Amino acid sequence: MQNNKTEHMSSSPMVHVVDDDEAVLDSVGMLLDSIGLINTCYKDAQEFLDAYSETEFDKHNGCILLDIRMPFISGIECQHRLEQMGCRMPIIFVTEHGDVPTAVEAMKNGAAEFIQKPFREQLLIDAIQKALQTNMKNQKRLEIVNQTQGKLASLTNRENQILNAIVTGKANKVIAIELHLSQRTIEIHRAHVMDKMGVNSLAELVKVVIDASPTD
Amino acid sequence: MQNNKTEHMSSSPMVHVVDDDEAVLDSVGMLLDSIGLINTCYKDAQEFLDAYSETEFDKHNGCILLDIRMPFISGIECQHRLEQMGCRMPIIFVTEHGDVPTAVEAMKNGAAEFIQKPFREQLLIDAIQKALQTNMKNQKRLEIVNQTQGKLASLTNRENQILNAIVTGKANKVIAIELHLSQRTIEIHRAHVMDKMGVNSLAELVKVVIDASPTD
DNA sequence: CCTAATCTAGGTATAAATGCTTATTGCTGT
DNA sequence: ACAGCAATAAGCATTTATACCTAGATTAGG
Repeated sequence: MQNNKTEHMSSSPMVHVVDDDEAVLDSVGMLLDSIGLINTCYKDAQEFLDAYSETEFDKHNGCILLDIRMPFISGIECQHRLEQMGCRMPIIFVTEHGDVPTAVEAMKNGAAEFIQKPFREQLLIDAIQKALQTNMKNQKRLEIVNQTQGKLASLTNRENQILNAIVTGKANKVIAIELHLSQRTIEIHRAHVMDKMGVNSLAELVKVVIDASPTD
Repeated sequence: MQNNKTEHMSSSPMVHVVDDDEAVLDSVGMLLDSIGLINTCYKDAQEFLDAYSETEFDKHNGCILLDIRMPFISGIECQHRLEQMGCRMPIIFVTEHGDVPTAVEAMKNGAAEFIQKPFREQLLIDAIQKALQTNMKNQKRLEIVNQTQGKLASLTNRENQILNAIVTGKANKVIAIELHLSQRTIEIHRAHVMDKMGVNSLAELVKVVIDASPTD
């Protein structure tokens, strides 16, 4: 039961546009088309959330244009749900009825931008471009982290236990005593850990483990 | 010439209040006094910036309440200058004339909060308390990082060179070959590095170096 | 000029980690 | 019941790292 997801298809980024006003969807959609940005429009937040949860597209490569005032589910509420669903795509709020508290709330929740209508087209384009840019960088990081976590998941309990002792800086001898095991056994587990984690030195091991840990 | 700064005087946090309206300074000052928060008031940004640059107080323990609209230097401009001066204290904007773009700008620049007047007193107090809280955590981290960087600065050029090779995962033998030096010499430098960095194992060394590096 | 620091390196000894082989035990899924 | 994996552990050879000692060359500072 190995984790065998080599989903490395780095396709074009998708811009998801969520707005209850169809006129806005049309105009923004055309704007995006005109500069060659693949996009999908959703007429309400629920529609987008459904699409998102049902794996209909690359959940990582792209960004989201979100209206604030929408029926049923507001933009902020949608942002929260996406956060909970593990979505890491940058969110750009685009709204007509934006007040300061809402904007502050959105930004504190990690929004990439908060743009008020009417806006210069270039402003939106720049924001999108920047969002896609940062997203790409984040993704590269996340991919590495995910790979490492996959490897970590392939460790047995014992191996994991020994790994933690190793990165703590304990010598095999010490680990052996603490776990009431033969030093030889620790050495074997240690070798397995190095293998499975795909590293050639203790330094590398510590590094990959550190920057895949949540404390980052 | 050892770096001997053991400035560990963790005094009470200072709330710096910057507003051109003296009535506001008075009322906020009294509010802070009433809940036991040490505070200093400044009637314009320049006054605060001067005080900040002239080391008149602990530059790290506290937070800043900043008005947006002020003569000469705006709140946002002040935020930028503080950023450039290396100030890491959280900034809470408090303003009467707040528009969405300004709020978004402030938040993107890392503001902790953006509060519009008039506000409920508790709202400001909560914001301050939270800012001081997060600042304290950040400070603990920064202190450790600074200590490590002090140690790093005490390394000679060679030692630094060897350190980098070590955390890259290279064996002494390899380093010796690469630097056209005796393996013996590398071993000695390595031992000095371990001493100066105050660690007992390679794992510890890698960890302290990693999380004191700017890539964090 | 002399001292201190730095960089260099050899000797010797021990400790630790690595690689390779073999082997027993217990658990799990077919 | 049998195959496969995980965990345990011993032997043996080799490589690496450490610890402690001495010591020459160079350089920067007083």
